[in-house]
Amino acid sequence: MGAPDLAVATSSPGLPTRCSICGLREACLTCDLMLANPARREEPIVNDLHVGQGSYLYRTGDAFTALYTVRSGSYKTVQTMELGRDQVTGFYMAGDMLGADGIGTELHDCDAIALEDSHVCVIPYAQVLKQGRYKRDLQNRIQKAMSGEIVRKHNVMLLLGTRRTEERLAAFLLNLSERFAARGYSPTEFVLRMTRREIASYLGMNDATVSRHFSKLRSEGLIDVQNKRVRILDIAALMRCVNSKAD
Amino acid sequence: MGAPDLAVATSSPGLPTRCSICGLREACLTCDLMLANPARREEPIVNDLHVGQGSYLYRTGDAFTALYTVRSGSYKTVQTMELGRDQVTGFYMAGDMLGADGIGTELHDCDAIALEDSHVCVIPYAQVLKQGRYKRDLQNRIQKAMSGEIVRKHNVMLLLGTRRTEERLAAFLLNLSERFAARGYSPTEFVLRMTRREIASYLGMNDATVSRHFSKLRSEGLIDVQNKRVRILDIAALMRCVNSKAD
DNA sequence: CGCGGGTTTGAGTCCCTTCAATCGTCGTGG
DNA sequence: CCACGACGATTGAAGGGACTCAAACCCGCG
Repeated sequence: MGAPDLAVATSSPGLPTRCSICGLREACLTCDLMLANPARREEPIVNDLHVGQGSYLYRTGDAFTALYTVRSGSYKTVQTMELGRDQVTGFYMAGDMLGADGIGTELHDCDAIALEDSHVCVIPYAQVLKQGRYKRDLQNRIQKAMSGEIVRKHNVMLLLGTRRTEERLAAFLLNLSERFAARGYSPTEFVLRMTRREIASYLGMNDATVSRHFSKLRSEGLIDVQNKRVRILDIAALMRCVNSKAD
Repeated sequence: MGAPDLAVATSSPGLPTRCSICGLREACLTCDLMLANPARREEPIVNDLHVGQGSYLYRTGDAFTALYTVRSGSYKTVQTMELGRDQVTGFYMAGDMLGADGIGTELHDCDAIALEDSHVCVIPYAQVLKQGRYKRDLQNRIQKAMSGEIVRKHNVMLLLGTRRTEERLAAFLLNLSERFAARGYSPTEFVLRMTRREIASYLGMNDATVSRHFSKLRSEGLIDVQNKRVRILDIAALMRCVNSKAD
């Protein structure tokens, strides 16, 4: 039933077990470390931790001990508030780093939950802090990843602060498209791993509003969407849609 | 006319010129570096760069060369969009680090503008990357600062995504209150360095709405506000206000 | 086949924006 | 000292976008 050639950013059947043959090498922090130091087997780096769908990689308040890179599957991070009003603060897919929120306080300040069965590399932070020639590049890589996360948060804030709901959804789809493309998947046809409610939470709107705008974009011929399956029909129009208000 | 004892987080008349007598020592990255290594005069660290009100510390697209810590005064960062819809993405005061947005791409992705006459320390990033025993703690400090920034962005996203305008404004005031308190100023009485429009942009609303809610909070007796001067009369009620909807 | 969760869609309401006018404040110059 | 202008802040009226509540629908699954 599922088209086998469709980009879904899900686990590939045979997972690479060594970094040297890992497709994420360019984006993966762990691989940097392993490759730069192939002999150091004593380093307790776990490069294939399995996390089942719906399971927590870490929870708010957990002691921070490690950074993670997504090898396969995808995650959401959820900020929990006292009174039950949560919000999805990020979606993460293969190659993305997770866990940096905990470095500052040494406590995680959000939940990281697998949207599907997934695998991660675990990078114990104590190892990162140890000095060594080969770690210099790793430090740099981590800082770049954190900087990138700050920039991405800026952009989400921009989205939440200045755009109306339809524009946010369009921007969200374009962002997903880019990220799929960067990972070698089709930028125009993909499967959403998150629910409408999770999208709504991330974009600061009601899930009914998400549905409405999906329908609207479809009726306008910009996208084709049925349930989690999305096909972008008119990227240019979608990009125009993001800026619709400021013409 | 202006109460001289009012906390304004502005430049003190006599600026400390050495880190050893700098009041920000606890929070300041530069001071860590200098103190850990007082003899290294060849390190090109500028610890008293003056930036006039309205001047740019850096602009979007500038090459990233250094991190900055605010010694006195305050800053805003502004994300610029293609079509003129900007947004304030952060306010920074004494002790805060600026510039981490540029580490990833080696280009700054926002403007940093002084809200008042200010002084910053400049930490050339090339120096940071050089290895050395005494740099280890600095690296750690920078990563903690970046992690803290990610957490703060999370919270702003939470604000923008889940709270109505009045709650956002209340949360904003409480956040300022905390930050002033952390710097030794009064948590209940302070002067805003930013305009209504800048607050509105940061909180993702209209400046008219900011004014309206300031008036509303005043009429309810939670705060006293005239122009930039704010006095918090009922912190507990203000905190309740943040969660007003989820009871 | 019935169940449950997620999705879509409708109707009504309200919060917030938009547009605009007024007011207050501050700096400048007559 | 006050008039003046510029800019920010406040406030009003009107309109609309998004939420709320709720019902119907769809789909996967036991």
